[in-house]
Amino acid sequence: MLSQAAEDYLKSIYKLQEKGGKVSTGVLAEFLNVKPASVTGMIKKLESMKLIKYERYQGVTLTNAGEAIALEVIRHHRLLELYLFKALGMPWDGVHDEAEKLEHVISEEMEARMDAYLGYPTADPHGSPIPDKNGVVPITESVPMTSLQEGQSCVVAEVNDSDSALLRHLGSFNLYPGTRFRVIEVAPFEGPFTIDVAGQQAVIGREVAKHIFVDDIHDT
Amino acid sequence: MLSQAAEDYLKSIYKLQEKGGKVSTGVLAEFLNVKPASVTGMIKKLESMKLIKYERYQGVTLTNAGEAIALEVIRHHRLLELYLFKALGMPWDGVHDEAEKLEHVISEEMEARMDAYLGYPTADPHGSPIPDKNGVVPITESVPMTSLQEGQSCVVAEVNDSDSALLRHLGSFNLYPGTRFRVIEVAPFEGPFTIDVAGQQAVIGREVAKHIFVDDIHDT
DNA sequence: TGTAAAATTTAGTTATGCCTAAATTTTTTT
DNA sequence: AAAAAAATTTAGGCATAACTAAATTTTACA
Repeated sequence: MLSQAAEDYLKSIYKLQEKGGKVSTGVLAEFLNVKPASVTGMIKKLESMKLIKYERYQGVTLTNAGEAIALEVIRHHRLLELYLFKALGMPWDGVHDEAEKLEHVISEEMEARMDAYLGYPTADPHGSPIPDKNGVVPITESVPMTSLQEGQSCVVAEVNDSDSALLRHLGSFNLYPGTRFRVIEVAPFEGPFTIDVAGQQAVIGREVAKHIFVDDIHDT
Repeated sequence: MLSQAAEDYLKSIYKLQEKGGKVSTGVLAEFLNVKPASVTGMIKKLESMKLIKYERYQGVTLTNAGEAIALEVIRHHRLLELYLFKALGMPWDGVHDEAEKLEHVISEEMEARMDAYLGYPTADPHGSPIPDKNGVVPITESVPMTSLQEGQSCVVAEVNDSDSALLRHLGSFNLYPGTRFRVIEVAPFEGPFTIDVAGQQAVIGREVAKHIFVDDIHDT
């Protein structure tokens, strides 16, 4: 069995790879909150297990075997988030931390039972896609809220799940996946967005908007 | 935070203490499937944390602080067993292994939510008492099945949860906690018990009977 | 009561996964 | 193209938690 640390490395490499091919030691270290020297050590171990491809100074990429494990861990995480949310009524800003610990521990049987209980879901409470049991990731086509123009209407597709304070903030505006809102005003010089959510106005700063992804965009 | 290994030691000491005061290094090593030398090492660590009392060559006992932690871990384990059984429909012979891993990982919030979902239960699927959130253990008054006489009727109170093959065996006779049965015959010379469970006869060997605890005994 | 057997502890080793500091390699800047 | 900056690797350490082998202590029995 793979260690928890190793699983976290694979999961992180997968996520960082999505945004830009090869993943450097430094970026990975920053993401995992460890020192670059620690990353080099783990990289060598994962390479010897043929879970990643590695060239010194050139960064790493997952092999098929490594990606399969990364997707399995991500599947566990997102299924758990949704399960904790729906079955135990945990708040959406609390499920990430709990899932982070449980994801390394649950059996395939438990995974399968949660999956069935939830009706084979395709997204977690933050809108992130849940890979199916064969590692197939549902396609999503959302764009960052920052690309919206005044007058456009859209639906929240996905929000970053790891910052619970941000999630509570969004919750206070009812900005959950599935919620439709309309952009009333985009302040100039990289200013905030003023939006209308079900008749209520809300002001969303750029930094927050970066973490909100939307789809089903219409001009009004 | 206490390591998983340390929690397992405290839990094991608690269980072994129930049957006979001080717990020796050898007994603990056997119970945990590690070597006695390893136990000595952990004992010193736990003693330095004031979780156990220890005299060289004389065995250990839990301090109040150590017992509190042991009961917390046991509470997690038994709540999880019942939750997995009831909410996810896992078989009663499978919940022990899953709970063994999850017990070290769940938050107090998750514990409280499972507790509420289950209606503040007092026993797990194998009949073992669940300590409440203050560490108070419900009193149970069961006796080993081996003490039964021919003609006596009783109710299954508790069965050993750690051997899944044994649990499947008992399940095949419908011998779950709460099930009433009657002793038809006790074969001489430490022989097996023949019992009647809801009109069906079953033969239960001594070794199995040792792991079954019963109460509400009546002569018929 | 002395000695053999059993139990326990000490000492030293291994593996994991992190760390810091120093050395090396690559990239960027001038 | 050389020097400075940044990234990466090497080397050496630390803590945890297991192990084996040898030494010590306790217990049991003859």
